[in-house]
Amino acid sequence: MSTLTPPPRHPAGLAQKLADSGLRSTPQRELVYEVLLTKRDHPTADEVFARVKPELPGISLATVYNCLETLVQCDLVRAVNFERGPTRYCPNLRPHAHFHDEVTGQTHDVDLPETLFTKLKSELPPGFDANAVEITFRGKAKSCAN
Amino acid sequence: MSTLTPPPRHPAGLAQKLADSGLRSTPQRELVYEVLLTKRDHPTADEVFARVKPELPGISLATVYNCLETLVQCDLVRAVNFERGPTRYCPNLRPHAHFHDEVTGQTHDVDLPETLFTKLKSELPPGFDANAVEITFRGKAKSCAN
DNA sequence: GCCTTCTTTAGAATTATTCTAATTATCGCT
DNA sequence: AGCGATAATTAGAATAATTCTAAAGAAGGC
Repeated sequence: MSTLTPPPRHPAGLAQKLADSGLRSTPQRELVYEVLLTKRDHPTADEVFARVKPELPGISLATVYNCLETLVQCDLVRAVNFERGPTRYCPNLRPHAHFHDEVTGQTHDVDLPETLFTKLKSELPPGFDANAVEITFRGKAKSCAN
Repeated sequence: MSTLTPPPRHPAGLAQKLADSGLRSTPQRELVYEVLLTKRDHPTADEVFARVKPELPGISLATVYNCLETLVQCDLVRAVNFERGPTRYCPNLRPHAHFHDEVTGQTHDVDLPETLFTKLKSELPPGFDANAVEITFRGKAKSCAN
């Protein structure tokens, strides 16, 4: 029987993006990324750790931190910080804002037109050159389709 | 000689705003607030502590945290969080955004037209009701007037 | 197959913040 | 002025989030 390469359950882009930065694709990195893609609720490092552990019981929290940091470096994931509290991770790379529900504590992605981000940057006084804009809303979401 | 009330060096609003919330005006609260108003570089609690200590050597870090939290509760100060790292404090109450200079690490206030904030909120999908928007730019500021 | 480099790991260390219990200050009342 | 109730501050311990360190484990190139 010939050796079979198991089909990759993880997005094709990952290995490539990592390689672009001279980094290797590892089971840990793949799984952490997969977990982020699967449940997009902006988990903390601890939460990612909990979700990853059943699949890869030997993994350590430090590794989860390492992997997350690596994914951020490779532009596969964004780190977001709301008020005090742990950093959260978001695999949505399209330009979008975050809506932080003050009641449930949940964070929702809100797609906004690219033009809005451009417009915002254009409002900056001369001398300021922004390469990123972050927008965070805070309030109540009475989800119609709940 | 009659007892003289020393002229308050701190903004008149403070005592009033505190009273509105059933809180007292204390030397610690006044000084912490004054320090924030004097150097508006978005200091951390530790930095505020360092600035306050020469004036009030007995003050404790816990008190600085308490005072800052109190000021935030009274809507005299805003707490801002950029990426990981300690919370920073900002006494600018006008609607504004923050520009985080990636080179120097400094944070600048950027006044934006109120209309922009309104417009942003109106872009939210139905069901989302925001009572606050935070905008953070990230990039390089080649300050013309430096 | 060996050497180098990259990665992961466990645990210690660091940093930021909050909590706790005791002390001190202030306010209103008499 | 004196007293009791409440509010605020304090020092230090406790917690939470993250980073660091040093050692062990994997992978790739020759």
